[in-house]
Amino acid sequence: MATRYKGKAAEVRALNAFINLMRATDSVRARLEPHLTRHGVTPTQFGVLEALYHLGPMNQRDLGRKLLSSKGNITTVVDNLEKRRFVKRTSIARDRRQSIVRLTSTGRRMIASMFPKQVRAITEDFSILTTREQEALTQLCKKLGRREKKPR
Amino acid sequence: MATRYKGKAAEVRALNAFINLMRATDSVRARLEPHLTRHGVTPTQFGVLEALYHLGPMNQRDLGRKLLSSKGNITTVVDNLEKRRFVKRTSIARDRRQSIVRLTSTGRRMIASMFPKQVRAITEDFSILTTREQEALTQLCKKLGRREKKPR
DNA sequence: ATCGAACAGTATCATGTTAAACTATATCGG
DNA sequence: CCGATATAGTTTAACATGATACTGTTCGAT
Repeated sequence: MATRYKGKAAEVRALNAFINLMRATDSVRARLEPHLTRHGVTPTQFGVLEALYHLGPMNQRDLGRKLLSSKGNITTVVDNLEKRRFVKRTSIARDRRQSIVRLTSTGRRMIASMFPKQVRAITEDFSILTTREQEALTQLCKKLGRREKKPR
Repeated sequence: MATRYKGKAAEVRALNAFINLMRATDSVRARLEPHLTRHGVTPTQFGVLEALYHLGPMNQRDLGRKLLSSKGNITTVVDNLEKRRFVKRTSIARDRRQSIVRLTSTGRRMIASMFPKQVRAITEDFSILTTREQEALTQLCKKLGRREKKPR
């Protein structure tokens, strides 16, 4: 039963890693979310603002890739950000299918003030791990996060 | 500027760990979800079925704790599972506030057939990591996933 | 024994999420 | 040039999710 046992042990090991990975992520997210919602911004909205802030204006397809989110969802999130005047959609002549999403000055002020706070909150949260541990976690996650399939 | 640099390095390190943790989790979830949705069951519904299957009937409060989900959300998910006849709510005389959620025979058949497949899929997905790496990831995540606050 | 606090669950609202069908536009092969 | 195909974005339906306010029910302290 060496094979059988080996199979089982491998399953237990993988299952443990899986469960703890999911729980740790949910836990970190739950702890960090209040920092964002206190400013009235959801995590996904923060993601969009942050991408536009650091990478510049881009179309929704690129936003979707960046945030690993479906295009339908990006439409929704950009809609909500536009309602709040944090971003605006603009068009380009050379391709009328696309809309380029840009930060408004209000949106820029918001993300510029939030981003450093978020970084501090993350740093604080991860300080429960040593430098080595953080680096090890990064490497393991990189290996596990090999990239996706297509549609998005 | 030793202090300043140290601060920045710590932030970069934590941020890297954070981003890769989030991406790895999203990535794993995206790869595993098709195994469930192919059976017409969402990940949360699977979580409820799995809890009832391995731990027996329980009330919604305990389901919420088990799945780290709000009680309002548990109502919704149990509603949807009840519509599909996978679970049913029953009441107990000694406390009329509670409803005990139980698997129906249909629900039991469903989870009994799905669970082993899901375990195999997880094992397969995590096989990109060595045994050691899986164990290391488990430990790091345990440390990071220190438990929550109250409401739920 | 009663009243007020705690508790289980529900309803509602806003947001996020995917999938699939759809619209409009662009591109490519012949 | 033109028709097939691909692409960017929107819409819709179904589900998830947390917060908040609400309804009943139970329990505990006086």
